[in-house]
Amino acid sequence: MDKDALIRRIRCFTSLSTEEEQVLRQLAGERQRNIGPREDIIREGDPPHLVYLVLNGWACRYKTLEDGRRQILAFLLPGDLCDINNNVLQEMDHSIGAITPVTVAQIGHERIADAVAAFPRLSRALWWHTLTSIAIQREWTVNIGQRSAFERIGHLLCELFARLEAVGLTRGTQCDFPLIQTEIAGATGLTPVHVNRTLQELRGEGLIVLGNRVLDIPDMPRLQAASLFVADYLHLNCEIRGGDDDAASFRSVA
Amino acid sequence: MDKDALIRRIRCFTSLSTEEEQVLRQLAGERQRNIGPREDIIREGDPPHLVYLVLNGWACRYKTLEDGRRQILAFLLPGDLCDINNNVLQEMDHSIGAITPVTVAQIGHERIADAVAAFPRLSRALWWHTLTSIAIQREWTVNIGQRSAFERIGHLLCELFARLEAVGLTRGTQCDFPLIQTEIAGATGLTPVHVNRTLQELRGEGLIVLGNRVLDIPDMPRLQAASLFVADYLHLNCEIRGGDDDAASFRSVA
DNA sequence: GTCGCGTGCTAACATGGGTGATCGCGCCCA
DNA sequence: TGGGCGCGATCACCCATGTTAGCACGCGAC
Repeated sequence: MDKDALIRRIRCFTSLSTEEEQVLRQLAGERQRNIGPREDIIREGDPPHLVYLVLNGWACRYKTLEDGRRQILAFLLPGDLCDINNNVLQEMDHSIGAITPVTVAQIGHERIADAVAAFPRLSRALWWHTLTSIAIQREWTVNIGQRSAFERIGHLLCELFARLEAVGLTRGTQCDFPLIQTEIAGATGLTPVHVNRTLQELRGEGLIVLGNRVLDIPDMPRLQAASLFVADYLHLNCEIRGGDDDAASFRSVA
Repeated sequence: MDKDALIRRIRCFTSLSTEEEQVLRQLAGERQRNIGPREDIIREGDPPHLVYLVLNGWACRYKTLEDGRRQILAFLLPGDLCDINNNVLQEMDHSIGAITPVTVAQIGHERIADAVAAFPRLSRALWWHTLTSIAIQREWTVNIGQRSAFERIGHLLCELFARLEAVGLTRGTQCDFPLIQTEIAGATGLTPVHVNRTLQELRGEGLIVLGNRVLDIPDMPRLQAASLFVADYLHLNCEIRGGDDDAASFRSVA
């Protein structure tokens, strides 16, 4: 149970006081739930009345068309929150499923509201969290719309590695990588067969070493260049702003 | 200057008191700015210190890769707001440009914060606005990732029509349609040539009549079926909930 | 053990969509 | 009045990616 993933994540945006960390740790300690691999956490059509915080494992958002085609919309890694304030909407328009065994904290909206009321700076932090996941969604649109299969998969790997790094889940040039080729295919809009071909290519160029559920990127700058990856959209490393520039903003919408 | 587009938009989610409408109208009256067609409103890298509300015309978010490939990420129609609370981030990771001549209201974040403070229910409404635009972004990912060119363009047309209808900008089965084929291509991840072919096909099947910057969809259910379009993700027609079910939620995060 | 099955991998073939180019029309402006 | 040019329409060609299918390995269930 990695209760500090959220804290590490938010530290990418701003520093936190001990009290603030305390509160976040409390949120992460809310009703925990374990989900088996390839099981659903919440399904399209369900009313969204809880916020999920991923503590352990990988999950994904996905959407299925009537005829069975399925698109993975996002990967949720430890430290990721699902849809703060999604209770405003009446039902989920997509599903969230576990990839590996996953542990989530199920947090009531009131709890988040209370935390924000007590520590207003957390509001900015949670907004940052929301805004970056929107930015990631946009980048995926670019990825699928414009990049070749080779760039597309390379880009996905760069992104996942960077995000894992942000929450301290990498070891040097390596990280755990539980995705199977079918899932990479679902995320990139390619077929599993073509993903396989393309992974061979990436291996052939020495850009990645992938096997046994472990990914190694020996030369990250080279892979980034080959994939047209620019990390700006992840909005990491924002430490600069303490977050108190305007007392108004934390009240603003939300 | 269609100052009421935002109001009509929000009415899809909840009813509004006269005072609330007043406030929204005031926001829409903030410093206006006119942008010529194909001009940029804000560019990647700029610090985002204003919220833009589209009053008139069509705009789009887009992102350009180093080598010039460009993806349109979203269309902004009258009544659309750009990134409430985006001031949390330090710089734009994409650009916003006008398609037609556009009029926007430039709203300071404090003004929005004040409005929300005075009328807390507006917070829920603005969250709804934000959440639906995220849902649209997700649907675009599905669109480009899974649908064929034919379905993809059909889907885009269904979406735009539904959104225009929500703000009262359709006439029967028709609406203004200022996009040129190159822009449709940029939004769908296709080439202009193939967009042209595919539009011919759609016309051939009698699904659309398009010309002279006017779109006519004579049989919407048929086009929706052909495009695997399901409007749920737009989260329109939510009138049901008055918005006062829990006093906590409007405080929550934001 | 061995059966089933999920997964990775490969090959042969099919095709949707990309490329590059040309043409015509309407509109703006010198 | 004529030239430029933005946009839509087509054509011929070709390649990236999809499709279908088959094999092999590893692992859990029995």
